This record gives sequence, structure tokens and C-alpha cells, in this order.
Amino acid sequence: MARAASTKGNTRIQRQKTRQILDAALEVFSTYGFRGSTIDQIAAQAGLSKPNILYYFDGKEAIHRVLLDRLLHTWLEPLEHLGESDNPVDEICAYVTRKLEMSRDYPRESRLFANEILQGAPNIIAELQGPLKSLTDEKCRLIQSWIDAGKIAPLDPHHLIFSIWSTTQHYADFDVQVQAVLGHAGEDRFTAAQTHLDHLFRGMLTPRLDHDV
Amino acid sequence: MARAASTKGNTRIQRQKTRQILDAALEVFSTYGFRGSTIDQIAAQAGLSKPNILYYFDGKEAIHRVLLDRLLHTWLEPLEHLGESDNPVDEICAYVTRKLEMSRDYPRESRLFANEILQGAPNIIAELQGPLKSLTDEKCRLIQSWIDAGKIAPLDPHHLIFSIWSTTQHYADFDVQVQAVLGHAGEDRFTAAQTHLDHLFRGMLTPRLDHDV
DNA sequence: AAAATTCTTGACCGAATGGTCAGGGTGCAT
DNA sequence: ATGCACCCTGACCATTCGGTCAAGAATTTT
Repeated sequence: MARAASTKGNTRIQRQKTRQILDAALEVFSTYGFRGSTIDQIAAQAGLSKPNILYYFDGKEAIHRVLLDRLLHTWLEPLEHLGESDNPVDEICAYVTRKLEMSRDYPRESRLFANEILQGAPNIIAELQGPLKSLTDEKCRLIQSWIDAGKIAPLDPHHLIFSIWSTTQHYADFDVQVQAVLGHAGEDRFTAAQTHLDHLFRGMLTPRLDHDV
Repeated sequence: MARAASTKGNTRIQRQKTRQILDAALEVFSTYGFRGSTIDQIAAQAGLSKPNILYYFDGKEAIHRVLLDRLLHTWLEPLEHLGESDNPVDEICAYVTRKLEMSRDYPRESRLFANEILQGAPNIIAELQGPLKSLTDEKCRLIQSWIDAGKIAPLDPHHLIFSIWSTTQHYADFDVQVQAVLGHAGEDRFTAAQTHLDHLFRGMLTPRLDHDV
């Protein structure tokens, strides 16, 4: 009985072809979004025939679902690592650096996520309201405790996290624009970005004495 | 002779229908991207028949092009207003506020832009490398002069602008995620965001005495 | 090496999509 | 009210798209 369905990587060939297809699909979906992508595009990208793609996956949507599932796991991980520390400013900056590295190393995943959110997150809205919200709320309580202890400047934890997400992912999602504006001088743009973001968040997080209230 | 082509708003009806179509198209394109949108969707959204849409525009691509043209003009405007000031910190923060207001008031335009960039900016790459780069470079020189005068903290002007763009547009492009994470408590999320971003950039821009080099 | 299983594809199908066109309807100036 | 330019649409067309299937090729098992 065929119908390999989702990720049943039993045989050698199954494992290889499944990975091959998912990699091609990530490339295509992250660029054109779900509705803008075609199975033929994925097949061409993977160097396989269309029916062959559909031999391993139960359809376009099934491929997309697998990619999104993997994505969410990868995406939440860095935030999970945000934990207690003697130096909260360094701890948060390390998170910023980690997120920026992910934008550099996994830009396609970042764009896939961006595409899904842009389109109203039809397939991951539940995960956003569930696991993502829970994890975020938890980390926000941690950040709030740092604020209460006077270890970092007082600011809204949720919006701080939004700022971290947006500034770091920008270098993956808007890479074309970044390159266009920086011109060819932007060779080491990730190094420059890292320095900049470290300054930005360090400057904002470090508590000030000239602050009343 | 028919073939109204692009924006030939001569008669009353032409003006009204053209606007109606562009509004509907903005709604659809900003959600599904160019390739993921169909003329039928735009027609349904506009309350018109498909052939009627094609009576006013020479095709799906023509509509998209008009929207992008208008967008770029709107998009560059706030940055153009960044100018000399006795208080550069306030000047930049005013720009941040202006950009955030645009995310609130024109989220569809923001998402249309994001979609285009995500897909590699096939239709506006020239504008990015031309007008956008020129304007950005010019404003970066202005910012650099403020830095040299010691009026704001030393940091990379280009990446500062990227941070402003990303943090503000995040509230339009990733609105679904923001809402999911904040829950129903996010009623006045734009007010909260405004306060937060003002803190963020003020904290970063204000020169510090405890800074060597 | 033969049998059983897994893998691959050309040909095909129904639905959706971008776009056309002839003909009829509508608004407007005279 | 009538002529004319402008406006609108049902029907239609070619192509693309997601997906199926039978039959053959490759691989593994016995």
C-alpha cells in the first residue's frame, strides 16, 4: 500500500526524497506564499516530477503543514532559552544575537513565517494564541521581575519582545530592501547589524539614574 | 474608443469605479500577494463583475503596478520630512511616531509593500536602488552630522533607520501575531506601542556621559 | 533469479484563472 | 427624444493548476 502521507521516512529513498521535497517547498513557499506557489514550481525546484511529489505528500497543503509545524518548533526555541541571569541586560542581548543569527542562517524559514502571518496566519493562528502566547507571557513575567528589581529600565515587556522580533527578522524578511539601500557596501551587514542592535537594546535596557517615577 | 487603461479618471463614473477597484485590489493584494490574488477576488471585493474590472484596467498586473506606484510615493514622504532641528532626538522620535501612525492608518499599504519585498521586490527593485537609496543616504548624512556634533549617541545611521522601519511596520505587517500574543488586552496597543517606541529610541539616541571613545 | 515491494512518470481530468468579445444597457448633450 | 459615447455583462476561450491513475522501472526481499 502506497500513500506515504506526511513524514513517514521509513526507507532510505523516502527519507532522501522527503527532505528534498521539503527543502524545495520551503524555497518556493517562502518566496511566493502558499497560494502563490504551485506544485510544478516545487517539483522543478526539487528536480522531480509532479506526480512524484504527490507520491510522497498528500497534496500541496500537506507539504505546507509539515513546513509550518517544523517552523514553529524552531521559532520558539531561542525564546525558551531566555532564563534567569545575574546580568539581565546581557541575557536579553544574547537573545537578540541568537535571533539575528537565525535571520542570517534561516532566512527562508523567517520569510515563510512572515508570509503566513501576513496572510492572516490561517494555519497557525491556534499555535500563536496557545503555545506562543503562553511562552511569551511567561518570559514577560521574567522580564517584569527584572524591572521590579531595578536591573533593567522600566518598559513594556511585550513590546520589548516585539521590538526584538521585528528588528532581527527584518534582516531576513526585508533583505532585498536592506541590500538595495546599503548597496554593495553591505557585505558584512550582519556584523554591522549585530553591533547596532546590541547598542540599541543595551542603551534602552540599561537603567538610568536620571529617571524619576 | 474604450480601453480606459491605467488611471484615466475623466468621467465621474471612471473616477468612482477606478477608486473602487483600486481599494478592493489593495485589500486582496495586501493579503494574498500578487500571485496569490485573483481578478475574481478583486471583483467580488469591489462588487463588480470581472469583465468590468478589465474594462478599467488592462489586466491584473496593471492594477498592481498602479498600487505600487502610489505606495512608493506615500511611503517615502515621512522620511522626506526629517530635517534640521534644534533637538534631533525629538525630530527622530517624531519620525518614529509618524511611521507608527502610518502602520495604524494604512496597514494594507504596509502589507502590500511587505509582500512585494518578501517576493524579491520584482516590480520596485529599481525604485529601491534609486529614489529610496538616495533619500536614505541623504538622511543618513544628516543623522551623521548630528552624531558628529554630539547631539545624539553614535550609531550606524542606516541601521538606525532599519530599526525604525521594522519596529513600526511590525504593528501593521504582524498585526495578527501581535493581537494573538497580547490577547484582548491589546485594545490600545497602538498607544502602548507609541510609548514603548518613544522610550526605545529616546533611550538609544540620547548621548551618554559614561561613554568613552 | 524470481517474486514482492517500492518508486516513477506520461497521459489525463475537472476546476480555476487571466483574459476576450459581441451585443445590449446607461447616461448625457443637444 | 434621440443620437452617441460610455458602460456593463454573459458566454466563451486558452492556459494553468491541483490531483489521479495505470503501467512500467527500480529496488529490496526471498
